[in-house]
Amino acid sequence: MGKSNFKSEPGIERQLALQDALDILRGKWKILILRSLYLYGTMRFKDLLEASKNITPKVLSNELQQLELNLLITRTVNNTKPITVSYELTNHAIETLPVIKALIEFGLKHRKKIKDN
Amino acid sequence: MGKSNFKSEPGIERQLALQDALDILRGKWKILILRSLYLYGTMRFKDLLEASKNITPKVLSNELQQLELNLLITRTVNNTKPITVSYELTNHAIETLPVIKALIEFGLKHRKKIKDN
DNA sequence: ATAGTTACTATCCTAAAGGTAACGGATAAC
DNA sequence: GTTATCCGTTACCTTTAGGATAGTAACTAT
Repeated sequence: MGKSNFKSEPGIERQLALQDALDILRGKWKILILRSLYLYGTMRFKDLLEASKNITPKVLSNELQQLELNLLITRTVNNTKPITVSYELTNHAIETLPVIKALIEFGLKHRKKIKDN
Repeated sequence: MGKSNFKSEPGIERQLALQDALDILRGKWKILILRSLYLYGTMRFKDLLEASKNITPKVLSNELQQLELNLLITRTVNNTKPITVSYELTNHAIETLPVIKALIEFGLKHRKKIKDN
C-alpha cells in the first residue's frame, strides 16, 4: 500500500478523534435530534417525540441522556402546571453543525446520483 | 416549539438526504475504511485488514460490499500470482470527505473540551 | 506432496440497538 | 373520582451489528 499520497501524516490524534466522534454520534437518532434542536431551538420532550418520526419515548429518553452526558444538550425542568422539560443545545454542540451540513450535502448528491443511474 | 429561529425551512428533501447519508455511512467501520482509502489510495484486502485495527475478514468483507453497492468504492481483481484485489474510492466518494473532516474536527474539539473539564 | 499466501466464506454466537406495550407520579381540569 | 397531560420508566422481545474460529479455492514455491 505504500506511503500516503494524500496527506502529510495520518496522526494518531486524528484517528482517535474520529473514533470518538463516531461513538458519540452513533445510532439512528442522535443526529436527527441535534438537527431538530438546531432548527427549532428549545424543545420539550413531547416536541421531540413528534419531530423524530417513529421514535418511542424509551428510545428518545435514552438518546437524550447520552447526548446530555456528552455535553451536547442541556435538560431543564420547568415548574409549569403539568411539568415540562426543555432541551437545548449547548454551545459545544455547535461544533456538530458542520457534520450535519456535510451529511446533508452528501445525501443530496447521493440521491441525485442514484436518480440519474 | 414554535417556528424555526435558525433556518428558513427544514425541507423534506434535506431530511431524507440526511437519513440516507446516515444509513449509508452507518456502523463502526465504514467511515474508517473510507478514510484509509483517502489516505493511502489503492489498498488491497490485506492492507485494509491491517489498517482497520481489530476488524475481522468477515466484517471487512461485508463493509466493502456495502460500500461498493452504494457506489463509494470499486473492487478490481488483479491477475497477480496469488490473486490480489484492489479497492479504491470512486469519484462520488469524494463527497464524503467533508463529512470525515467535520467529524475529525468535532472529535478534536470534543477531546479538548473533555480534557479541560 | 506439503506448506504458504491471498481473499475471502461459513457457522456459530454474543452484545448492542431498537421496538412494543403498559404503567407511574405529579398536577390539574371537569 | 374520573379523566387528561407531561415525562418519563419498566419489562420484555426482536433485529442488527459485530466477533470468534475455522475452512476453502486458487495458485506458488520448495
